Amino acid sequence: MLNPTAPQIAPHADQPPCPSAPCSSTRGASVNSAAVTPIKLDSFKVACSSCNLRELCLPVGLSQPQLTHLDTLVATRRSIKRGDALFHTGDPFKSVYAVRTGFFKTRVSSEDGRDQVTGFQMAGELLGLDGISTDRHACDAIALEDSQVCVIPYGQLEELSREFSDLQHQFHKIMSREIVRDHGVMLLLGSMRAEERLAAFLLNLTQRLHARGFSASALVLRMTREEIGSYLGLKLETVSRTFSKFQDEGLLEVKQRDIRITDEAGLRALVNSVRC
Amino acid sequence: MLNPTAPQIAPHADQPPCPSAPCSSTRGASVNSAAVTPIKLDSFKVACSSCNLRELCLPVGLSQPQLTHLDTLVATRRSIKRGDALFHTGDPFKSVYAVRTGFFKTRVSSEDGRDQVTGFQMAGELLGLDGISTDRHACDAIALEDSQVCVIPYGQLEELSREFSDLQHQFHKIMSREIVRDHGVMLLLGSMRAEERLAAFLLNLTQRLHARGFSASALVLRMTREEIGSYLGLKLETVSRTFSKFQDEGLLEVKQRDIRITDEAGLRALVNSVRC
DNA sequence: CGTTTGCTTGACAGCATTCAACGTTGGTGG
DNA sequence: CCACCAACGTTGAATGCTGTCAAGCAAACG
Repeated sequence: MLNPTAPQIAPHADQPPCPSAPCSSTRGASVNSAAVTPIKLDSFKVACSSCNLRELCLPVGLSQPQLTHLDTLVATRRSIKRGDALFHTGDPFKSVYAVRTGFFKTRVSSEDGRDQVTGFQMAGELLGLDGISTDRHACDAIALEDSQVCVIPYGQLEELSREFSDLQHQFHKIMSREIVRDHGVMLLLGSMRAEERLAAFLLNLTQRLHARGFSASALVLRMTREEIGSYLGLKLETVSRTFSKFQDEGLLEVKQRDIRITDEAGLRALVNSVRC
Repeated sequence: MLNPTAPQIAPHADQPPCPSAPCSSTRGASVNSAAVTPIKLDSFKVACSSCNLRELCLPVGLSQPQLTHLDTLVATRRSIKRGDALFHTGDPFKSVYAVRTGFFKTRVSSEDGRDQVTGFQMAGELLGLDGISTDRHACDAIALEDSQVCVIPYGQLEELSREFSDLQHQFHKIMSREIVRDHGVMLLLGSMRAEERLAAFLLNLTQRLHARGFSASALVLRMTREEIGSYLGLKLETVSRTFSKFQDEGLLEVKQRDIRITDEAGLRALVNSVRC
């Protein structure tokens, strides 16, 4: 349970294909995602049934005929440039979105201007579920790199899931998983110290990247120290210091946003260590 | 003691009838809830359609015929003694539960024994949504006073909500609201100081109690300082000290678990104050 | 090549935790 | 009925983790 944010998106894909890790990057270029979708997207027809993310995304477990119906639902994609918002707090809620390529953060703001990053979303993960509650979005979703999402009109999704119980159940599972994930983050924010938080964060990230075919030991952070800090309830200086400390202790090699985990067991031990 | 006639909450009822606050209590006795259900429950047939919580609970907005169908679904109640668990982490997930009377906490635990209270649930609120994700419950739900819940078999709920889109939508809204709530807690845990956290907590509690027909200014806490602390990411001593500080500043009158808010505007100002 | 943005590091301060002692409440049993 | 106990709550003093402020560096961008 200590892995606070561990949505097991592909429940039974423990050993997905695992290409070598991304090595270097220009900020803004979609490196992590590049391995998942190395070909130009627009050359594909929009279709869940032929999407290579279908085992990580909404369609998990659906049969071929069901997938065909889903294809009628997910008819459009939308591209979002790095730094742009997919939606803002207060925007009318009409659709949920599945990340196709790229990387997002979601954040909530308080009236006095503080904000809190509530999550980072990568390929196959859903965005916008917060909007169902009041018919308006309750957070901002910002692209951390040039990204593309599949637009899933919510009314049609409800309609289709009244027809197909598998889809209905899958959608409920995804919402429930989000709740469980959030509770894990609350545990992290409420009871862990800086080192534990960062270690848990890195392990969670690598686990999700691994499930998408990337190396479990090397990653390129798509977010700034400040964004990591906001997510983890720390200041950016503390994040930076903790990275340096991990490096000194031989747990990581840190070079700006390029991270290599050199002692995963050590990181894991940190997360599970009892306080004091 | 308290006005027995239907305290109800409609989503947009800003000024519900507001009986005076509960005054004194024996720990474990259901004082807050007593006003909502002053009559012996067991004398009622289990039926959403005649439940005075229907405007706060799953049935919100359903028509009379739909309510009748819901009655066939919610057929049983279950009583939980103070301190007992409604379910534990790992228990097979079969039902969600609506709090009928009483008060619960939910908590998650990490492998090393730390736990985090993830929420407090009062009459009309749903428990168990975390279980959908893996078919097993992902937290413990503990009664903080002798309580009663309505058992809602999940399979049947899915079935019925394929039939009635209003029910489907209402259920989705409830799950979405839980996600939004969790994000609010993350904001609290990630960026607020002790005073702000406690003030926000108290305002949230009184708001929910007020929606159930109780005073907006007086309340009896059903949980210990330690449980409050766990929820807010603070140690119990810090919670206690902050209560004392609020009292010194004239914001509250604190007498163990009896709280009277004497300066709500002051509390509200605290929550909205910019840090520094 | 200069400017902007992001990252690192140091010194210091402050808020919450830790440790400890004591007070209060409610339940139990003599 | 009262003494005693256990659980809960309050308060003080000291420690320490993280935040704050500041300076300098590195990388990206136009």
